[in-house]
Amino acid sequence: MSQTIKVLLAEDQSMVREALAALLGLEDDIEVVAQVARGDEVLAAAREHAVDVALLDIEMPGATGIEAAALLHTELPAVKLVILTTFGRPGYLRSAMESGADAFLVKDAPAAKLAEAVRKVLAGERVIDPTLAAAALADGANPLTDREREVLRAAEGGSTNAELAAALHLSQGTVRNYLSTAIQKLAVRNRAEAARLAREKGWL
Amino acid sequence: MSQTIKVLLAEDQSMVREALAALLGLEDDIEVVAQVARGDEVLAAAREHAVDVALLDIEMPGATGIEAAALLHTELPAVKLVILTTFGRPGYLRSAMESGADAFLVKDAPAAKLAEAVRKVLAGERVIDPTLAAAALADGANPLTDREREVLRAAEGGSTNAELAAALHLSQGTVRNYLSTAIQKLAVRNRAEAARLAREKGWL
DNA sequence: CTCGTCGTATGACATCTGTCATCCGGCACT
DNA sequence: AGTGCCGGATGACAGATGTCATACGACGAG
Repeated sequence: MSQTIKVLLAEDQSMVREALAALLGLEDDIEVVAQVARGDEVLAAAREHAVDVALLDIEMPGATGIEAAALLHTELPAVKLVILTTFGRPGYLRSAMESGADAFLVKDAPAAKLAEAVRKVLAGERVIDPTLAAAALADGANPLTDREREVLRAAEGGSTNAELAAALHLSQGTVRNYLSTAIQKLAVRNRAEAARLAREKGWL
Repeated sequence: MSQTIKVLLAEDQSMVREALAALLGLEDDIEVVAQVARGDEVLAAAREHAVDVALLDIEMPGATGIEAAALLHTELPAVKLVILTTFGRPGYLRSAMESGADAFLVKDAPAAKLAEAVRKVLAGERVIDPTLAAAALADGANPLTDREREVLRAAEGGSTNAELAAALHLSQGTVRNYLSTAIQKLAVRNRAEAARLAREKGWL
């Protein structure tokens, strides 16, 4: 009785994207009507093909799946949003939910969960892994300020304080202060550990 | 006239693995007869199902796809080996080839390349991306010694020299010496950059 | 209007990191 | 027998990093 569900697939790795499309193509009530490889192509494609559900990977060039979700949520609020990601990072789940996502799946869940999630969000349900939800709640919100995040992100690659200062238009001392407070907030002992932990939590 | 090609799929992310299986299932001359999620389950499965081609992801628990390839190459030399990876790292390509792989594909290649590669390796051809091959040759071999690699790998997470020394049963000074020589060999300015570069090249 | 927080900055200090010279034993190649 | 590399170690030194106290203007919550 119902129409087939029109799905948009956003994922940058062609092989994975096309494989997921093949997988969803096996379901007779689901049709993948659009595929994009970049976050900044999501909105136009969703609009053009009048999709019911957008399936968004997080790590993408152009814009992240989370950013794309936020945009879709305000521009096309009827579109249901499923975030699909390699990394089950608590911070990702949190920001996905804040940007209006209806489902959050990790790629190491069984493939059957995917079609299931598509149907559930369309029925108005939300789909999230309870373990991950618990982790996200236990961690609390991202404790870093905007600047601390920026500096930490820039410091990940191993740049020196002088380079960071130049790149961010700050004094060297200020860079050190930000890194120092970030290190304390995260309860670690140096910038590398701070970066690792923040990355792992999905806070960068 | 020929039988269907029996393929083993090794990939840890269920959703991706099953999606790839769906993709290959669309080809009538190819049949996925076995799926595993760990590197150390590859050999047994390949043996049990008498597969023609093994499709191996690199990043897997238990053993990497490269290690699995090396094992298959000596134990079941008739099995053709296709390495499939997210990261087109020159060092990965080099070690894949050294361990007897017949094809090396990155996941952001078009999906059609996958079935194509399976058929080609079975016909005795080798399949590698020319750009990546050039990069691998240009980079030369891994310049790091075993110990340098170990120390660098351990240092990635941000551990201090004292922790590294304890973990590796070395003196602090020796740890610093290894890191120092690694830093010089890689022509970078600190351990973080050294780790980043070595990781990117596939040398860790 | 005041308090707290953020962004920014400085200076002083202690510790960690990276470099260098030098040493030893083992092992492979010539 | 000698040369060179690897694993391992020490000590000294310079420079980078992390901590702390302190300061100021902007801004939002109360």
